[in-house]
Order: sequence, then structure tokens, then C-alpha cells
Amino acid sequence: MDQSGEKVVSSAQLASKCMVNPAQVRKDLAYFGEFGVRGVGYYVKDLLNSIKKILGLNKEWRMAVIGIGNLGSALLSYKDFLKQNYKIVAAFDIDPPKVIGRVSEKLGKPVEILHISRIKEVAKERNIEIALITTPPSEAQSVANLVVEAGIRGILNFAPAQITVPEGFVLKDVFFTNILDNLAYLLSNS
Amino acid sequence: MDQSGEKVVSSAQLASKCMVNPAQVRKDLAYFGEFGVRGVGYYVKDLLNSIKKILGLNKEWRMAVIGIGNLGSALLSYKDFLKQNYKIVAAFDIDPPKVIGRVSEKLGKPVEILHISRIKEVAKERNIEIALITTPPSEAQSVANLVVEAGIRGILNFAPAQITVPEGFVLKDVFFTNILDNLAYLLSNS
DNA sequence: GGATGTGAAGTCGTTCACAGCT
DNA sequence: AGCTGTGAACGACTTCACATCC
Repeated sequence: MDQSGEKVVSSAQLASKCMVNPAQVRKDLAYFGEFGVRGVGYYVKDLLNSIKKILGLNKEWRMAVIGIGNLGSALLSYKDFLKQNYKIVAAFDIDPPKVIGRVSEKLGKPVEILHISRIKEVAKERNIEIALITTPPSEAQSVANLVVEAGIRGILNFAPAQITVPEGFVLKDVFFTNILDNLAYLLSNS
Repeated sequence: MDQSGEKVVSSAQLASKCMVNPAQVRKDLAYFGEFGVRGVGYYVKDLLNSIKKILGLNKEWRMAVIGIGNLGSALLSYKDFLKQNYKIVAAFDIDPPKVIGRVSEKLGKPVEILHISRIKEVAKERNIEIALITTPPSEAQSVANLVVEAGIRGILNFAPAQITVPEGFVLKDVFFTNILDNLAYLLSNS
């Protein structure tokens, strides 16, 4: 809406876009503060900034991809990051030379692939806060341990393996098979 | 538990494994039928079968991958499908010859990559019920239209694009950036 | 006048507690 | 005796409705 040049928006407009109740929109926003103006609505620019602040998207998050197979390569060339506040600033593998060429072809400004042993050093240098684990499942936990040791507090795990991290670290799994199960369920009952 | 040879399980055991309340487990299961035996618990084998039936996992789901870039290739060699009831039986791209070699290397029994124009014909032949869309976002909607026209009722969309399908079709998006946003939020507030 | 922010009412989901069955 | 299935009690979230402020 900001890009379309719209200045204000009401909870009713937001609600219809999100297919929820207008009161829900107001309650949810009011939970974090007073962002609206009575009798007017919400100023789009202000609301956008406020929400970004709430969600932690008012800064650039610096990330590393670990495990440069097909999935890791896909992430390295994932253009959608550019629109968001995420940036891949490092890539690691256990066998770096093999893959440099492959990735360089794909990107204008390629990210050099480094040996996993350098993660602690590089994490500090480049202020890495999030690690994307795209290794085979058998390596996921030991890689996670290295990530933790390197002081990277956020982990997004793409490997189909259950891994654990100590208190104070945040781990999220991307198991698309869960979504696939949901799809299968919906197909079975329709 | 079945693989460990356990014969029966109580709602209390299931609850502690899932970190929920025992009554929750019983209510949820009872919603779909009577699977337990009073004074005993649930027979593991029977319960497993019942749950598979409920979730639509008591059959093999035949799938096609459309768009054989990095992500599509990753899915083609995704070993975890084997454990589940999903099978990739076809792969499509707009430029098939280019990629055959790359995928063949990776798999013992490669799936041949076909031109997208053959989707309708092949969908019928091979009883394809689910399409995994891994094209660039700009192509996602037009590919989805072809999928719908081919009579494939389930779509799992990996492309970062909003697409729509007619009534009667089921669409699920795999937008891992949502999970990444959630991770960033949790990191910001801890 | 008109849309927000919010107590009150209403609805939905979770937990308790026990009857009923093995 | 023990555990399920389930009505009743409870708690949480959603929606309503209006006082409040621009």
C-alpha cells in the first residue's frame, strides 16, 4: 500500500485483505502500542515502520549458509532475500573448492565458499547472526554444535533431522513435509 | 514405538512425548472415532494405522516436480520422501535437455526430465495427484494454470509468488521466509 | 462524523473429573 | 484396578459495542 502511494488505512481495509475481523486487527496492533489515529485510521508509512520494528525487521540480518549442495545453492541464488532485510554474507562447506565454480556462474557477485573450519573466525568478522543449515541430515547436529560454538544465536534448519541447541539459542525447522502432509490430508477429504 | 516393539500406549505416554495434556490426546483421537480400549490404552499398531488413514497417509501419493533449477534438483534427490508415502514420478522443465545430465549423476534411478508441454498427457498416464512448483516466481501462476488444466488437484508452491487456483483444487505455500521472520522476531526479543 | 482502543459478551478450545468398560 | 470416552467446568481468544478522541 505504501508503494501504491496510499496514505492511510483503516482496520476494516486491513481486515478484508487478511480475511479476518476488523476488531482482531485493532486488538493485535493495540497490544504493541497505539499506532492509529481515532477517526482517521493508521498512517501507512508509520504503521509499516512500527510493524517492522515489532517484528525485528528494522535492521539487516546477516546470514551464513552451511552445506552447499542443491538446496544450499538454491538459497545462495534466492533473489527474494534482496527485497527483505536478509543478506547472505558467507557460505560454508566441508569441500569448498568443488563448488565455487558452480555458484560463481549463477551470481553477479558470488559469495566465496569457505571451509567449515573457519566458521568461528568468519562469524565474528562478518557479524553473522543467523545460520541456514542445508547439510545432509547426518551432519546437521554436529554443524549446529559448531554454529553454537561460533556464537551464532539463530539457526534455521532445513535438514530433515531433529536437532537441539542450548538455552539462549533459537532454532526453527523448515520441514516442508509437514505442509505436504497437510496437503495430503486436505486432498483426502475433498 | 511400533518399531521398538511396544504393543500398547496410554494417552498419558503420548501426551508426555508431545508435551500436551492427556485429555487433549483422548479428545482429539475420540473426535475421529473410538481407537482405544478402556482400562488398557491404545494398541500401537492399530493406532498407527488409524492415524495414517485419518491423515491420508495410507496410500502412496504420486508427485511431479516442475522447474528443475537448484531447488527442483534438491527435491529430486530428497531421500526423506522414501520414508514417507510420497513418490516423485515425473519432472518437468521448459528446457529439459540441459538438466538431464545433472540429475542423472545424483540418483541411482534418475527421473527423466520432460518438457512442460507434456504435463497433461503424463499426469494421466502416471496418476499424478500433487505438483511441486519450483519455477521462478514469474512463471509460477502460468505453471499453476497448466497443473490445474492437467487435472492435478494438489499444489505445493515453493516459488515466492502469490498464486491462486479454482475451487476444488488445494494449494499450499512453502514460504520459508515466514519462518525466518519468526526467527528474527524471537532473536530481537531475547 | 468517523475510526480507534477497549471493557464486556460471546464463542471456541482445553482441562477436569468421573462414569463406563475391559 | 486402570484407562478410555465424554459431559461439565474452566480458561483463552474472538467479536461486539461503545466511550473516546481527532
